[in-house]
Amino acid sequence: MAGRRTRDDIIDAADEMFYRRGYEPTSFADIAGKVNISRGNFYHHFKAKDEILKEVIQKRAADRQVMLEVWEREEATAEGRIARFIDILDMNCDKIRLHGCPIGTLTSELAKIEHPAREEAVALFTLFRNWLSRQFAHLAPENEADGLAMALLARSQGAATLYNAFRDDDFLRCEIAAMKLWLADVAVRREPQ
Amino acid sequence: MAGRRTRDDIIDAADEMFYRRGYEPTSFADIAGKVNISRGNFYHHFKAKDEILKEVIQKRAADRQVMLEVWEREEATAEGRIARFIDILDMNCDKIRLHGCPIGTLTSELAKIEHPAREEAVALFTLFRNWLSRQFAHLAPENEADGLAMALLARSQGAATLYNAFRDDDFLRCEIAAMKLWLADVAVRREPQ
DNA sequence: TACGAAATAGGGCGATTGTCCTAAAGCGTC
DNA sequence: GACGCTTTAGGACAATCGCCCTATTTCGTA
Repeated sequence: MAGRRTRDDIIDAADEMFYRRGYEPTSFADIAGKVNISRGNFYHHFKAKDEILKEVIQKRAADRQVMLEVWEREEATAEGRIARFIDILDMNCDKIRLHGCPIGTLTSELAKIEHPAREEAVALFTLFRNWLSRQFAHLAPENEADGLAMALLARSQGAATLYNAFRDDDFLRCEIAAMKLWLADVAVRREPQ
Repeated sequence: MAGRRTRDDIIDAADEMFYRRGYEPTSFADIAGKVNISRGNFYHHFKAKDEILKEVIQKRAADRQVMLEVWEREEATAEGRIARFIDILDMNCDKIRLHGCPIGTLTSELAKIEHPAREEAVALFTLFRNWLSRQFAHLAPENEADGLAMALLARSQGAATLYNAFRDDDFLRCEIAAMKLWLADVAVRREPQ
């Protein structure tokens, strides 16, 4: 079952290259070169390029799922958990600076080329949306939670896009601080109840 | 000088297709088919694909410049002018829904493929950034104007990205309303002085 | 040790990519 | 009407694309 490891190697390499260069500009030859296998061997593991994309998206979803679970284990408060989400921008700033948000850029690329896997990429957003929504339900009225989740998701997307464009560290730090302030404000407003 | 019109036709077609499908996925054949000229004729007007991209970016800059000047002519107050910027999301919602923000998506695509024209695409952002900054200087202390401009730019980018992903009209309307409220708040805070 | 399935290498498929070249057509000026 | 520049069409270029096929090697299991 050495083939299973090769398969995972392909997915890992594709994951990174789809992120760095984009789905369409990444060729089989690129991935094969990185994994050090022949191009022909590809089609023993995947029927088509689309299939690799689906696997990559699934892997990204699994990775994020694990991350969210870790946050829930490590952070006692909803505010702390949401803060961990905001901190992604800081933790991954080197990559975001060069290649943007892995989820946002993939989603918009797939939208442009009208790729059927677009919806599965959007599901990556939904993963965070629902998780954030559950967290905000602890800080605000339940009917406002999803709106707050979307607002924060949008704000982090905007910060990532502009950071990728201008590559200004001060801007990113400023946005992260503003998001944390906003989060604290949301949390405080709940307390009077 | 009929060739000048053909050249402009090429730029117009490329502009639209680079927006809808992206720069790399758009081929010369695609553009030629749309303009109804032969592929060979391309190289009489442009030396390479990169050159078309540069012209497209320049045209976008010129278009935006005109738009900003119209806003300055038509809107008496800084708040009104900034509101016009926010309204882009509403005016172009059909296109944003399908293809995202023309500036944001181009910038991140060029970043990924490490295209030398990336900086010129970022200049499109800078155009809005400086213009917004000048407007905010009327509503807030001068040293805060650029920060406010970047904050609004980021927020509109985030709204465009998530609207393109989820295609939820309610979300977009909600974000636009929130931005207008925020803008009014910024304007009001100035008044006590 | 022998067998059969899994895994791999490598070449080749037609189509398409950006680019270039050449010949012909269009057209303003004498 | 003849000239010369601009514009155009269309084919050909090598390279690359995703994809497929087949021969060979690897390797777990009987």
